[in-house]
Amino acid sequence: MQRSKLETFLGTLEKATSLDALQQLTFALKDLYHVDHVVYHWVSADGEQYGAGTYDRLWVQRYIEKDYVRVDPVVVGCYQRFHPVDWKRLDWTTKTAKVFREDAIAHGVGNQGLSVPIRGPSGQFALFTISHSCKDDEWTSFIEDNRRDIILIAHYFNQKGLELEKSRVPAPNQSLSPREVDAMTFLAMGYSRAQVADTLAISEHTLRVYIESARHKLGALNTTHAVARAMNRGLIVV
Amino acid sequence: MQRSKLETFLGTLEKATSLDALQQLTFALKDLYHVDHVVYHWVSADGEQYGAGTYDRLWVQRYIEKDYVRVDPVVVGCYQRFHPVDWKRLDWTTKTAKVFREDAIAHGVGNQGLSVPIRGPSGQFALFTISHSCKDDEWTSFIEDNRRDIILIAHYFNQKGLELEKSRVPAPNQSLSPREVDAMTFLAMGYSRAQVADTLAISEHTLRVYIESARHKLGALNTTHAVARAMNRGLIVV
DNA sequence: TTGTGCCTCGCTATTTTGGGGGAGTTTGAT
DNA sequence: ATCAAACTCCCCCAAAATAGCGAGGCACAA
Repeated sequence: MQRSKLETFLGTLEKATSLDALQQLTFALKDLYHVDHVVYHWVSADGEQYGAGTYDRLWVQRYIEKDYVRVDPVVVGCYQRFHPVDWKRLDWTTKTAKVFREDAIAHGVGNQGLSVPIRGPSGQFALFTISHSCKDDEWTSFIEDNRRDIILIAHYFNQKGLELEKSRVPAPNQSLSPREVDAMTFLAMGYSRAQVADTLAISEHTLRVYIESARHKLGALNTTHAVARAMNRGLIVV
Repeated sequence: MQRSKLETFLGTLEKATSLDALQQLTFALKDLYHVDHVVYHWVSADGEQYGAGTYDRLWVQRYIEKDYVRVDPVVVGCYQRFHPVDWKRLDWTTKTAKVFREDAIAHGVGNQGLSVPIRGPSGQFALFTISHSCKDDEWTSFIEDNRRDIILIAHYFNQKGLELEKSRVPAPNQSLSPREVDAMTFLAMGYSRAQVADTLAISEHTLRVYIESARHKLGALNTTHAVARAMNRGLIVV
């Protein structure tokens, strides 16, 4: 029964082809699991933020205006954790957090919540949240029953989100030669040019050629930039 | 039926308290799903690697000795993706990949596999892999049936792994101050010190203080290293 | 055969970083 | 109220990285 509810939803999700569709699906999910809110919110590699969810428009706008993303204990907490986080376990004691919480509840965000942090390559970060307004024990038993469903949904939601995002930004995936990869890798490990040249047993002059050609391929302004881009594109592993 | 198999396993996993126990559980899993191998392998924030799995000891040793982690298309591919990857979809055409594959199969690694990449805060990266030796269509139907189970198991396995790792290395999760984050971010974007100082509207001398303190906090040898670490640990998003 | 890309080595001059000092204000938390 | 941490500014000088020129050999593909 639970299983088929999940299956049905994942089947629908599979067919989504736009961000609007994702938005619709958060509403479907909210009804399916009888909770107040379902929100999916992510930060792409270039730092842009996207969101899909059932929160009130006014709240979303207020959240952005007040730059609550830097205050919200849910976001701050999830950035530092791996596993899904029950809002109860977060630190709501600071002054800013208290103010935020009051404001959030006033705008219809539930007092209970579970947020699943998800990370992708190149620093993508996503948060899938279910929130509700109810007593503690009621919420605990809901979570116990649905935790696994929620994890899976978060996972597939994010997969779909990344897929849709990727289609709008086609990546020009220029690759590096083996020596260039070596060079970038050691530089990312903090070696100086002299040390890298020594490690690779080549002259420093040769090394410089690699660094410069890597810089050109990556369209980077300097070594640090090149290393950052190589890491972002998954070309080197440090 | 499927569901209860999964439930039972997750219950057992929950009780694991050591890396040895995780190792045992990979064998249990392999029998439970009737596959050749189950491997969990992760890289902690400081770059150390751990593993638990059913692979032959000789193969693991060889893998480390030959630094196959930089060649293995599974690892390279998963670093760049978010979703679980069927080995068939990876790029096995390069010369080094072909050599690696032959060596792997000779050591009993299956010809089929599914790997789930998982990322944690502070740059942890884990890979949960199921491999098997069989025909393509047989594998495809196995994956279709068990994909969701595998994702959940990967998730819980990783949660347990991080938990066990944390107990051995109390994370010095040094965070950066807002200005330090700003500095690192612009440096990662290729700006020179002068440009960053200009952008942040502070003197270059002040900027240097931030860069140096960020370097110290991150235990980095130079600016490039500091930026690489900040990116790896998810402290900056570029 | 004639590219094209990769690997290797060289020079000089200029710009950018790094390491060592010190000193004051503002802000937030206990 | 007090204390720590963050933010801001200044000096000097050595070390390292960058930019602009070169060159030749090797392998693989059109």
